[in-house]
Amino acid sequence: MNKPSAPSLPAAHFIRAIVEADLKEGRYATRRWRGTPGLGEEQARGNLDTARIRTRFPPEPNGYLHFGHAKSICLNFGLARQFGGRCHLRFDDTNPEKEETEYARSIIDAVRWLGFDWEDSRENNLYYASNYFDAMLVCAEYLVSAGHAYVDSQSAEAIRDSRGTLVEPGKDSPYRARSIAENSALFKRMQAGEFPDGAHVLRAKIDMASPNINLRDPVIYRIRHAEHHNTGSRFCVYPMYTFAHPIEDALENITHSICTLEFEDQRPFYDWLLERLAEGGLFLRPLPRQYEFSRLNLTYVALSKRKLIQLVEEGKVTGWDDPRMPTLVGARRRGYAPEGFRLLMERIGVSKSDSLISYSLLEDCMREVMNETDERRVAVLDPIRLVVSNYPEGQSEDCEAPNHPLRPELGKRLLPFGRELWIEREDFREVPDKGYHRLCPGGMARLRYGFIVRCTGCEKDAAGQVKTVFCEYLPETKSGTPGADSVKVKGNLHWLSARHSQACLVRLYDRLFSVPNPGADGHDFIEDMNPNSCREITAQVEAALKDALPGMRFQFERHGYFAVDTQDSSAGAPVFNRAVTLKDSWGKSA
RNA sequence: UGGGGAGUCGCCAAGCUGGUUAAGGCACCGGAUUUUGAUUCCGGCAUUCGAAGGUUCGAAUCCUUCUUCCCCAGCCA
Repeated sequence: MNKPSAPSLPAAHFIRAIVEADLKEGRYATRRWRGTPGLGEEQARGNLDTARIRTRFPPEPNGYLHFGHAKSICLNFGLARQFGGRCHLRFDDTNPEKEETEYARSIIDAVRWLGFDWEDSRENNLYYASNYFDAMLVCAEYLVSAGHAYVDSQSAEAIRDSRGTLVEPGKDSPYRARSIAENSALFKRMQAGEFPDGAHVLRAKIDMASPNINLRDPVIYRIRHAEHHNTGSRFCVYPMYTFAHPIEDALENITHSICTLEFEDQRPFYDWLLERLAEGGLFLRPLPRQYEFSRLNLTYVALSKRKLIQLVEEGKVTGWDDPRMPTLVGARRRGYAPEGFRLLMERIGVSKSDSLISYSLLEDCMREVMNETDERRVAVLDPIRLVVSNYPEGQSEDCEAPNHPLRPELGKRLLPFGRELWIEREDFREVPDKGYHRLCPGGMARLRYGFIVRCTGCEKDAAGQVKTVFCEYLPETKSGTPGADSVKVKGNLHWLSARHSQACLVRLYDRLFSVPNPGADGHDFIEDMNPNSCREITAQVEAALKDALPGMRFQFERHGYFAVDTQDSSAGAPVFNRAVTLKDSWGKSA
């Protein structure tokens, strides 16, 4: 009945098209690779590169990865996987003042969690840009020696002032005409630590009148007397991103350097630099090429680093791994599945147009993979009593429930039935709406895996709240027996034996923000936070769930997917996080 | 007002070397199955491609003009 869904082909997108075309014309077929990053002549001594393409995911280790990074990870590692290439994990740690090793560890975890790796029997493609500082200096010195770079001794302010504006050209620095010998000597002295921070910078000599501001003699090296987490105090000059990144790519034999749209204006410099260095014999052709795609934006989510930091620092969430955070550590703790992220990224595609993806698409992808994988369990989140008045007191019997209706091989478990049960408050209405087919006085419904019951009434407390619902069961209708279908009902309710169930803490998460575009048109995004993004309740769950281990996830039938919290659970007392609800076409709006 | 990008169904997104009934997914709407109002299944869903002109037998695809949105003036990445 359930036909296996046709294996979906990877959707076409412009980057895949570029890779396919490059492969077809053999653009990268002659590249040599000695097994580790290095300058051109070192690579030349290596064998033909067995990786048909090389991509890279190059985070700066100064924060936690979020959903946006997941798109880049899936793209880069996915491309390598699809086309028989390799994807490098590279920490872009060129700024000594910002990076921390704790973040690097977390990034490694996140990428692995998403299902990707950078090691095989031959290579371990985990790199640190800071290990390339020597090579970068070689490149910089070549630029100086070739007259393509000069030492500027203006202040930062003066450099800014002479850069011009969007509509006016910049002015040449008074130091722009320094001789090669003087530049060379000064750059050496910069490296030797003879000058304080900010005294000089090294700039590429391109064109102060370029309409592309990035080409107006960009700063490529600055003096920074700071301790670097990897190189310590060995260096006091550090390369800027714009200079370092193309070199990192070239050293690693990257073929396709994929980044987000805001780097488009940087591409001319990327090419300018690598061309110069290739002319100087530092790198071999073919050179890596940069391509840009649009970053991920999601409704009801804030993804900017600034905003995420604010949420954490102001205590609006419990931390970076708060299950409501759009970080990968948060997603993992919440119970989101890595396969769901991969599915999402495949579905949204890759393009250059600014997009805003509905959060519900992400939720849908999560549901889709969890439906396949997660075992079913019963939990009554808002319990009221159901008394089966014609069932003998003190008696109980087992009902068989499959662990997964689509996967019988996952087996069954036994659910005890008895006279006193828990059911959901919302599964009983004294006065039913039209179309309601759960319990109401005189109405019948099935207690899933058990019996059909006829509701006989209810009892309320002083406040008018229903406390107990009464019913009579139809003994011949037990699930799995010949009489099971003797009575037809539409309602199908989950329930738990009051004597056997287990109380436990459940956190019902909802979106962190209550509007699609938090902080739109300038107002404080904090004002848009959803006050009900986390509701803690005490639910009744089936006894076996008591021993669920941190990280395990289940579908609570008719409710959604819940994961055992990795921080707040203890042995015998799991805390469940709701990752996502089941779709519900009755009552609720999506 | 300089430069670089992008505007195809509610949300994504193919197609853009001119000729297809304008892919596909999600959402949505029907209908069938269903002991999760879930899943699955089947069917429907852009005479129209930001706008206006033009070229052509024929244009989302070529040309012109206009328009909207995004990015760039860190010794951040």
